[in-house]
Amino acid sequence: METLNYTPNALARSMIHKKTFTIGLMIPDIADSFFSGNASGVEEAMAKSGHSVVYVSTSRDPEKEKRFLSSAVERRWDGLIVTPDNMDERFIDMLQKLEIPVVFLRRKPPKELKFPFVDANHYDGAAQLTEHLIGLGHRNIGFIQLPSQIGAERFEGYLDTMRKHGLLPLPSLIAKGGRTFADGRRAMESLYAANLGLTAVFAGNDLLGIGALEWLAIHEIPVPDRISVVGFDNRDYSNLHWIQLTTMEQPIIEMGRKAAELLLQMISNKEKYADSVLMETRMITRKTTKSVSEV
Amino acid sequence: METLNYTPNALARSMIHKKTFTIGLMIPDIADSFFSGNASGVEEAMAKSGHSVVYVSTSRDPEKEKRFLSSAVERRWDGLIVTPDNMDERFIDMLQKLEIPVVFLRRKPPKELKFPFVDANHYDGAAQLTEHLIGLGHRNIGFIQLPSQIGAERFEGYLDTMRKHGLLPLPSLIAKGGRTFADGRRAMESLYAANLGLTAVFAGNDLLGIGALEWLAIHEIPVPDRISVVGFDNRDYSNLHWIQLTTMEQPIIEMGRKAAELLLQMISNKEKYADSVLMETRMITRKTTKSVSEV
DNA sequence: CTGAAAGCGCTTACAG
DNA sequence: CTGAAAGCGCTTACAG
Repeated sequence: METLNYTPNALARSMIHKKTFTIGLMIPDIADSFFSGNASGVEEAMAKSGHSVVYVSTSRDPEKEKRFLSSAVERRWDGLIVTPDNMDERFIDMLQKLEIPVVFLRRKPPKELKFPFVDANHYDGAAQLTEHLIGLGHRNIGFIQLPSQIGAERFEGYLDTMRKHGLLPLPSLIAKGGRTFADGRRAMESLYAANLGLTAVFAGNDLLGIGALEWLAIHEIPVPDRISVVGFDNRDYSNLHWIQLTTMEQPIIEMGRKAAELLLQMISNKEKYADSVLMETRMITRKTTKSVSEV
Repeated sequence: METLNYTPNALARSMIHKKTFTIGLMIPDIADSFFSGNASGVEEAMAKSGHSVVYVSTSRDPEKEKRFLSSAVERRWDGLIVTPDNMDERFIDMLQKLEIPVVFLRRKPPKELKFPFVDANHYDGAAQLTEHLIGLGHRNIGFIQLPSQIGAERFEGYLDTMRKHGLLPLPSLIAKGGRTFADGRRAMESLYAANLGLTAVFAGNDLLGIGALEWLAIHEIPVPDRISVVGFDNRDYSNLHWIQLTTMEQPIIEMGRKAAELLLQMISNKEKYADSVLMETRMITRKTTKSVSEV
């Protein structure tokens, strides 16, 4: 004779089954549309299988990253999806002692850890974009660096492809970028000043690429007639009338979903490792690239 | 003599204290930068006080919204922050039966419910923007509607201000918008076709406003010389070189933080109601508005 | 097949 | 002050 709106206590049940049907998602910044896109995919897949997802937005703070791991064990979460930025010794150690499955999202785990990861193939994507530019006849192709592991992979793809074509880029062709439009403007300015024969610029991401386009527009340097520009990410505003940036699309939501599926599978099979997945990107050719011979 | 890495079981503790130190966050779409901005503020404030936050991205699905409430009671969350889109009878009924505090974020609760809410003052913001336009000498000011409760509040602010100045806007000055740049383009086209004397357009949000600017740019109609445009939200790309949109800034992250603080206070005081908070917006005047007398 | 007991891992109130 | 018992709300294994 219970009251009518009785609902079972999931906590009591969890204690017995030793399963909380809760997973933890650690990301640098939930307000960044990339990570929130990932989070959307994660939540979608987890909700389908009745799992709750707790997110922690670390702001890249090493302490908060570690606190996340402590919460995970205290609260007995069933698994973790992580995008860490500070993989110091203690963090790695904590991760190693975990007894639950972990998948890395948009980060590769350090060699000590054999966790699977899910990421886009930044190297290949950057190589394709570079091939595109070289195929258009460009030789002096500048690069605006994105300061992150992902940025480094894209840079490698660019470098290797340049070398493959015998184009050993001079240091003056490489500019440090950042995370804002303004960083793109500054980098474009320095590339333009340092390279007389510059005909194309590969920006580490769309933000930087759009910043570069801004600087070129302000200085009335025609794109793509004088300079071609490519970005990476395909932000929703990269297709605006004034921008029309040639770029590489990544399956953002799909990556989150994939990471969730991997984790779910590891949880149900009670295994700590699984195969990583590298997802392909897709080139979108718009109006910021043009054959150099037509100049 | 336990093994060295012993960690207390938070579940067992929760059962005794009847507190899970977990709150639920229900939002329409975590991939939308507005909601993810809110989520960032919520997480920040909750993490400080040792609370975990579970997010559910509903995609505006009525069933998923209800499932969220079921999870809340089964899993014994301590409180809820919700942004619901389908407040039907059953949803309201479930909310009423809840025994935990709830705060509404960016939505006003229906009259049956006395929960507090946190929102920006859309009405006032829209009124200010309209005053700005009227002060610049504009009379024929079109409006592009944003289809949501928030959009309706902005529309009211516009309407009341127009009326206050004896400007009863004709139906042809009102266009239906949507949620994308393309909707803004379409709405701008219809406003332009239907109003010969149109000199200004108030777009329900920046997305719509930028869409309008795109259409005007494509048709080489000078902004602000021929037509002034204002938006609402201040997206990060609204300040790009080609856009420079006059708009209203909302304290997005701050709103999430405020909602979290309200909820925390309700939880610790064990009360189900509290005072709502309406946050002020801030006008940012850029280059899409100009005095009509200068035309 | 039904029903009481034991146990998940803690905390709290109480007895010694 | 220390230590064993009871209890949070369930499930599972076992006795009747």
